[in-house]
Amino acid sequence: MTSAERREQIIQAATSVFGDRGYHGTTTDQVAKAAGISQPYVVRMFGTKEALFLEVINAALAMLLVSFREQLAEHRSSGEPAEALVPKLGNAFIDLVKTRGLHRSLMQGFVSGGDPVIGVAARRGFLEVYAFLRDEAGFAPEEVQTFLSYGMLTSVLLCIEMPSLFGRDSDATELACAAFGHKLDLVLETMGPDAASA
Amino acid sequence: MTSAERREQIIQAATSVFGDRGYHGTTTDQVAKAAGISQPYVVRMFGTKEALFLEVINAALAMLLVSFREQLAEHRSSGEPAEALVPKLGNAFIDLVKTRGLHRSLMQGFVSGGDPVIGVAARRGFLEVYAFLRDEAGFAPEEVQTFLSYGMLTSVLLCIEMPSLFGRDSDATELACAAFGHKLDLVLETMGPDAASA
DNA sequence: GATGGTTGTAATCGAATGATTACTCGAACC
DNA sequence: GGTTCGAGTAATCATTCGATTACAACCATC
Repeated sequence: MTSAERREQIIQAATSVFGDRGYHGTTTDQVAKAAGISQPYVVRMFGTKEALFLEVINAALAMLLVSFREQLAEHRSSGEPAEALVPKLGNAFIDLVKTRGLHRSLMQGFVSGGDPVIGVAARRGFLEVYAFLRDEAGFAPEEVQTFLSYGMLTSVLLCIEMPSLFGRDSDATELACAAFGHKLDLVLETMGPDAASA
Repeated sequence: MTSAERREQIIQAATSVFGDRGYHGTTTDQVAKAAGISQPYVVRMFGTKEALFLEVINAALAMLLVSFREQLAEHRSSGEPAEALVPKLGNAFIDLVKTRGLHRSLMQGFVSGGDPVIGVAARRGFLEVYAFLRDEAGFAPEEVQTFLSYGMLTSVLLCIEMPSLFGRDSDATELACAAFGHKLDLVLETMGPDAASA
């Protein structure tokens, strides 16, 4: 396998593991095992655990923005009214659960915002999404705030695995229905009560 | 000092440190130093680091609910219209920045939701707030969702220390103004560009 | 069939960390 | 004035983990 392919594979495995256990809670050996390789190789490929984590965060943000820009392009060529864009981007955001650990790794990056290195990347990444929504998607600042708010609730619900209580706690069920809407089935496939959890 | 006082002091110190560095990223020695005592005493007082973290999370949730119930009682006795309650609770939530690390420790608990022990506490705590807003405060489910969303955005912005860019990045400034409103000054006191970020 | 570059691993090291043990100090109490 | 008990610490232990080093296997290409 070429080192570029290996790199991609490690980042994917690391996204899942970092999403589950956070930056400090993840060992390079866990990432290595998830990628099916040896621990020293992970370290040598990225230099340090911190560098790997930054790559995971940046890759997640890049996927997010690619997905958003796709939706924006589709929307522009469809001639639909402006307000149809919001749910499209919202659905695209939830669709990212298909990339296991993406939302959760991003949140892990955000809560590590106190770290001098990770914090800079987290703030820059967050502001990049903010600027996209306002400047490219054309949202008003209050619309951006609202959109980001719902995104953060979605992400937190995924972090605490609220969907695992679906059908077993009425409040959790109600909240999951409200937050994930008609994307609920997709979410339950990954995080539902029956989903094999890792 | 009595052990009860010491306990309270350790929880306060731990809230600050766990908020900064997360569950796995925090050492019991850091908590001990922040509380001005020795590391073994921290461990013996709470048994394990995990037990201490759970106490921190539960104490934070308790403070949050006490504060919300105060606002609710005030609101009820004031005879103001129902919609005046939302900003009151929102302001009360931001006011909790006075308890250093509270928002951030809660978020650290949420992103550790994959942990078999912490996860249960995180989900239970989140649902407790949900139930309060819907059943005690009388919010409709969609109102609860919106309120929680804004709360999560607020918390994430605090986690990534976005206010530290206030006045130095125009997007960050705009976002902080929108998210913190007239509580901005209070937030900047703790997390602003000039605040000593101990 | 040597040579060199690339992919990959086994072995290991040093530092950090949660926890345990054994101890000190001081005050209340009989 | 000895004794007990709660508050608190110094010393230390066993693990864990990120990182380093040295080495093995493969595969071009001359």
